[in-house]
Amino acid sequence: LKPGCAILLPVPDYDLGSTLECGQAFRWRLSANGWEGMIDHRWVRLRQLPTGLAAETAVPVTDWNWLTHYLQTEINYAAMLAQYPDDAPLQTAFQRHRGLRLLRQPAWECLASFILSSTKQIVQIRQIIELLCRRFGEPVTAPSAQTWWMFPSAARLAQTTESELRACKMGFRARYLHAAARAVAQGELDLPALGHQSCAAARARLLELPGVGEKIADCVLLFAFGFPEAFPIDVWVARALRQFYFRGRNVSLPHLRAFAAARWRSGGGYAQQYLFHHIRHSAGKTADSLPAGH
DNA sequence: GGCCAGGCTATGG
DNA sequence: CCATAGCATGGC
Repeated sequence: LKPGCAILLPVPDYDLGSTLECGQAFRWRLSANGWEGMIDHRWVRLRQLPTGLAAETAVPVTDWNWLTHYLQTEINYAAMLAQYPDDAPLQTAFQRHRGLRLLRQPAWECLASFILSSTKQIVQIRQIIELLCRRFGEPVTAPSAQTWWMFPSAARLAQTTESELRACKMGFRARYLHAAARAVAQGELDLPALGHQSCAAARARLLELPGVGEKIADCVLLFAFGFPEAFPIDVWVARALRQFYFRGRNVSLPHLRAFAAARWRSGGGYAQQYLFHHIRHSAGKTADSLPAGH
């Protein structure tokens, strides 16, 4: 291990595997030596140890804030749990999946990834993103001499054609990704600025993008900007809400959104992620796309 | 082979 | 507000 390339973060209650595989981020891969992936321009390998999280980089690091920020290791986990005192379904999810965390991801990668996510299984989202990174991302060399690729910048994707993007098997989403890349590259959409606005204002701006509706906007608000009240509702979360809180009734999406906002308010983000993870792992799943080995 | 997937847009009640 | 077709692609 080269000097300056490793650190131990002594954080309890952190389930690294669940956190990296629960459908927030799409590029982490489990190897014999741990979870390997890219955080912005850096290659990283992470491992769960009894004493905390171990991280290894390819290039020496002096300031590790980028890593703790991404992993959100500084949050008060106990205080998060204490927000939902009488919520039986959530308490069950907390018990079964203790340590599941929300990440804080680079905004462009998050926006682009979730534009590509619509009506796709997680395994397919991963495949599309892998193709996209290999074709348009900057190469990075890992310690094993293996090549990784950075997530391609908006500027790079703005230079491509829609059909080049389609070649990455993203189908009708190519037009949406291309439009978002151009908006960011031309400065028409200032992603860093969105993080300093109110959640509602940032949401309204994201909703102006073609191919970005309420669900994808909420994913970016939660997973990139960290607005704690953001509550993305996909088919799984809708299923969980109807099953656990409406006796299986076919409640409409607008009604579910209003219900979640009123019930959980600023606890929505974590509630949503636990419900998503819980319903996907609960009995009855058959043909879904959970990662192998679970 | 049919159903479904971390949805959105357009159209018509 | 609600419901539905169409969209690309591929896992199961």
